[in-house]
Amino acid sequence: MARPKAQEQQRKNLVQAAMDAVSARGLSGLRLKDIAEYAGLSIGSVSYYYPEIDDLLIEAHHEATERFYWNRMEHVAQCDSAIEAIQVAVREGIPDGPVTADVHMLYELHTFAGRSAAHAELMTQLWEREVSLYQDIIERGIAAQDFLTLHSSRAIAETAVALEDAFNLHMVSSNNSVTSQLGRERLLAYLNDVLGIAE
Amino acid sequence: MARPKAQEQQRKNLVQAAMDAVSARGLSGLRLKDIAEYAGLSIGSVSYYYPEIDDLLIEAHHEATERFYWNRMEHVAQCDSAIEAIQVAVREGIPDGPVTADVHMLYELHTFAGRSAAHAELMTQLWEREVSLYQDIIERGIAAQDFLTLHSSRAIAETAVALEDAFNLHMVSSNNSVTSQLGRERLLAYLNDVLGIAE
DNA sequence: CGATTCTTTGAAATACGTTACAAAGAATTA
DNA sequence: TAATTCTTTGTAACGTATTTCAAAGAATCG
Repeated sequence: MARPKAQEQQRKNLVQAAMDAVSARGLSGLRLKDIAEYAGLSIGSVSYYYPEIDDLLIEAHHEATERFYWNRMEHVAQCDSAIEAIQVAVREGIPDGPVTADVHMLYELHTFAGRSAAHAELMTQLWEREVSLYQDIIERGIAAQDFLTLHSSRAIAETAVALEDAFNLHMVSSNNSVTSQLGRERLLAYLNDVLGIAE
Repeated sequence: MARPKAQEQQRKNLVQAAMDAVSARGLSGLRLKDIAEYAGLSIGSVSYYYPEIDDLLIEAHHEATERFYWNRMEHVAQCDSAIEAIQVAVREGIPDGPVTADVHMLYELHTFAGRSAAHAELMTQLWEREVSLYQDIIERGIAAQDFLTLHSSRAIAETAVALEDAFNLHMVSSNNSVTSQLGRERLLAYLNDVLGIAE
């Protein structure tokens, strides 16, 4: 027995570096060198921890979904009412200002997922979780008689998550006609209508 | 004077090949070789027509947006009523079955656009056109008293296009919880609600 | 300190893709 | 047919990114 393994720190470091690198260069332009630089390590060290870069990308994808979901979950859970929770969910679902590296990476990975079962599964899981998050809020609001709707909570939740994704995607695409403010307005207008919330 | 230039045919061939190649391999894995194979040419010939592959990608992007838009435009124009036009727009906006190469490429290019002004402009232009397409149908329906709504036609159109994009994106991502049928249902439900169409 | 194991590095070997280009092939006109 | 120009190909030269690995550095224990 001698020096013990302590790889957790560097692995976390590398996961964040992968997010930064993908966000900055895109999946197309991604190089080992970029990840190494963001991590403050040499290329050799990156290979030491992740001989297969795909494994690192999958871990980074996993981490990004966890962060995105739990962060919102936490904030939503702290709300006193469903009406407030909806507003918080929307605000965090379509972030303001420059998109953070983890969120940016999620959109970079969308098309990649079509060619990788592992990424596709993570995509599906995140979708399901986000739908559940909205669905829970909606049902809470219905129970409290804050909301009144003719549609299933599931259908409304799916539509809301789809709207979030589209507006975030267009932000990542530098679509000049779309801003986070516009996206939030459209999403809130939809929810107000369909949930019978007075404006 | 001798052999005349006749590059149109091969250029079109290469544009289609680029769509197929991007659709099959993604932007990340794209190689000159792939484009050459889909075009039935050698790598040298691809370079002969497009010394810069970026130029080919921009042309392919341009062509994809033209096809996608004009094809819908044509079908929508043939409809007798706004109600029918809405249904046609939705059916063509969220295509059934496996996504065609041109549509698939459009989604591959979304994140790429964030790093290329030329692609970003094409993205913005397609968004604007699609919004206009919906907006025109909506105003036609309002004029004919088929639709009744409290929102601006522009806001509704933006929301509709966003929903299309999101569901198509998730189809491209192999999200197992999303099908084209689901996407159409959600989009139609939204439009029925907001336009006051009886179901 | 000395032995052991983990970590990091840089460089060599390797793999892969693009660019440049000479040469052959094809179409057109005189 | 000969001359001319366009088209296509294959390959050599080149550039760049990944893989491999030996060696040095760092941490821990006896």
